[in-house]
Amino acid sequence: MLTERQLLILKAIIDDYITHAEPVGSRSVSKREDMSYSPATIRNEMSDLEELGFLEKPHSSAGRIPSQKGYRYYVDHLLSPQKLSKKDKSGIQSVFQERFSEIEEVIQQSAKILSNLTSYTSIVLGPEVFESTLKQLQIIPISNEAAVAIIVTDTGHVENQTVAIPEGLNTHDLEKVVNIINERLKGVPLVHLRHKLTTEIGKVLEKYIDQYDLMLSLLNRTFISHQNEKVFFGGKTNILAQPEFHNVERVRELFNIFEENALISKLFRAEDQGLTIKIGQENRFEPFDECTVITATYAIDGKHMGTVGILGPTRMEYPRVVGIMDYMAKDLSKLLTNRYNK
Amino acid sequence: MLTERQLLILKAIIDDYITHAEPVGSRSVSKREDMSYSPATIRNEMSDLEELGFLEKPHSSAGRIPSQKGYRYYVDHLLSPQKLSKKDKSGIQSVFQERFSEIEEVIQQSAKILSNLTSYTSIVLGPEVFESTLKQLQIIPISNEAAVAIIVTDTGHVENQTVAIPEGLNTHDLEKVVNIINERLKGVPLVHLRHKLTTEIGKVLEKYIDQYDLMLSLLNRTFISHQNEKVFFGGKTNILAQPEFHNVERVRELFNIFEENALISKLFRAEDQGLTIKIGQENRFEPFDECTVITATYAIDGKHMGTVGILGPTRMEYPRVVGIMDYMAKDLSKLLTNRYNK
DNA sequence: ATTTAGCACTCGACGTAAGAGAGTGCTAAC
DNA sequence: GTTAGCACTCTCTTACGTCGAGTGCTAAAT
Repeated sequence: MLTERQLLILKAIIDDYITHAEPVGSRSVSKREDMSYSPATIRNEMSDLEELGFLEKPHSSAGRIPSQKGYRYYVDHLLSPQKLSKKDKSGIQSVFQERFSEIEEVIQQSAKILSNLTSYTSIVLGPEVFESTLKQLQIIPISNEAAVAIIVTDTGHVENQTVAIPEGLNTHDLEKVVNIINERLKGVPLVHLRHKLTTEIGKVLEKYIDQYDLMLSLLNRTFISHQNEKVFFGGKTNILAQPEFHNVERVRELFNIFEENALISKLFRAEDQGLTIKIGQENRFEPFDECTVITATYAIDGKHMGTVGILGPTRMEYPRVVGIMDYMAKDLSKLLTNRYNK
Repeated sequence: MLTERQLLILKAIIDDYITHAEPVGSRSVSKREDMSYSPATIRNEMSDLEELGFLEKPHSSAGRIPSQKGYRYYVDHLLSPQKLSKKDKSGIQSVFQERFSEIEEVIQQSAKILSNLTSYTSIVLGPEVFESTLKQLQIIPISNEAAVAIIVTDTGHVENQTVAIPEGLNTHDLEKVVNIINERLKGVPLVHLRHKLTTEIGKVLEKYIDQYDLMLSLLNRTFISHQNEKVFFGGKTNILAQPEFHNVERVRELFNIFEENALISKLFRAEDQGLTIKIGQENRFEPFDECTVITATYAIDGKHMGTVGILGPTRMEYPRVVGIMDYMAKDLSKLLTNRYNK
């Protein structure tokens, strides 16, 4: 268990390192306003903190930097989220209230605000599709061989996919089927569509439609793979301003990762409701060993929808970011609930 | 006018610099197989070429590097496009033939191939919307206040936009209007839609519809601003492997530019049909002063559609890239014409 | 028993100097 | 016209010395 004084010193060192990105020496800690001990005393405590694993030394004659364990302790016990300034709050509000827009635009905007406010990179996972339900299906033939299938969800989101028309399919029947689907499957979550196709309305279709097999194969392809979440970035290049990324090889690696939506989605998907902080190796992903990922979930009317996330160096301005994220997630939830849940 | 020998030497130097990215000295030029002159002779010629502005020296005791003028001359007079290897060709073909897909997927794939083959960054501008025409319009109310407008084009592309429903608008009328539009404006290029709305069918609408003004405002918003081209990237990070970008500040600048689709679109939009090469400052854009942009246009059935482009260092493998681009643009045109022009 | 002053020591950062190496430009010989 | 030879130039690398921030230990002060 750490003593009161150790806590004070640990917090001082981390706060200092967060802002200056340089190893913190005993002298500069001692000089702080709320610090009434001499450098020598601090040195002794620092030595202890190092032995306990909360601090480390880049080399023997440098100051200390927080270890991953140090950050973890800081986050768990010493962190007090910063209240947002009125300016920040009104900044968020104003962007949201700008105009009526599709849910994805709102999300995209959120990512942008988040990165602007934090000056880190923000990553927002769009509403998870399995929560949204079918509003309307359209299949529009483009040529003799292809058609565009359009799915509109209750949130106003539009998915579209080009599908080949199986040879010999009667387009008249296709229309009929689309109508049946629109009548009977409205309100069904997208992820269940494929399943319902065979269970719920399978019999109906078989009765009305000659080429049931052909039709099914077409519809299956229409409903396939809408499970991939959209990923929205804000301030992709913000993180390059951090000294941690002053080497092009790393940058390259990072941006390659950014291109892999599936990976990003996996890394940022929140496991729990609420705010999560993953520091360094807690991300279980080697290129992020010196990064912290903070995620928060947003919801529509209490139903979990997606995740807003921030990627920054482990040396992140935790108080500020946590404050912002918290506010943001709640505000976003409120907004989305108001707009799309009536 | 340059002598035969000067041409030979200029070409040798540029070829060498392109592959090794280091100033080329007289000795290494002299050692080339096809070079039968001593370093001293070469030095004299190099000196002349420098005076003529085709070469420059990073410093007085280094070898020469090509100047922008040097590259320009090389490209205009010395360049012989590389024939693609069978492997490369079949690589391209196989990706294209993979499966039936929407035009945008084809374009995206093209960008990917292009960057893989060249190991530079590729940027492909999607089909310009003004060429594509209306296939079908749908307006689907989502709530009492909002609707999704969906425009399907003849190429199978889907545009969608959320619009607010003006207060007091009769949704029954809306349906009627959509029907009228689908009957009368099918085949009209998207960019003309707004115009036709008031001219062609204005009178019809006025006759049938009470709230003509409200309706018009909604439709206007539906048809607005589809002129922004989509931009597809391939190998965004490829260019970071170039020594020219071994400094993070530059990388940051570049990636910021990448985020600005409008700017990219402007920079890469081809002015003429066919292949264009812009070297360094010819791009008229300071961050690209040490980059070359090569663009080629693709077409459907002869109608200009969009641009494929490559961004690399001025020290680019011109023969290879030009060969690839040429093949690619033609192949893409052929493919698109076959698929979407029947 | 704590705390602190003092001091030797460590180690990276920075600046300077020396040497190597690649390349040039000029001159004179071929 | 071409080329060998050579002095010269400039960068790059390495080595070395110095500076300064910071530590850890010891002994004195509280």
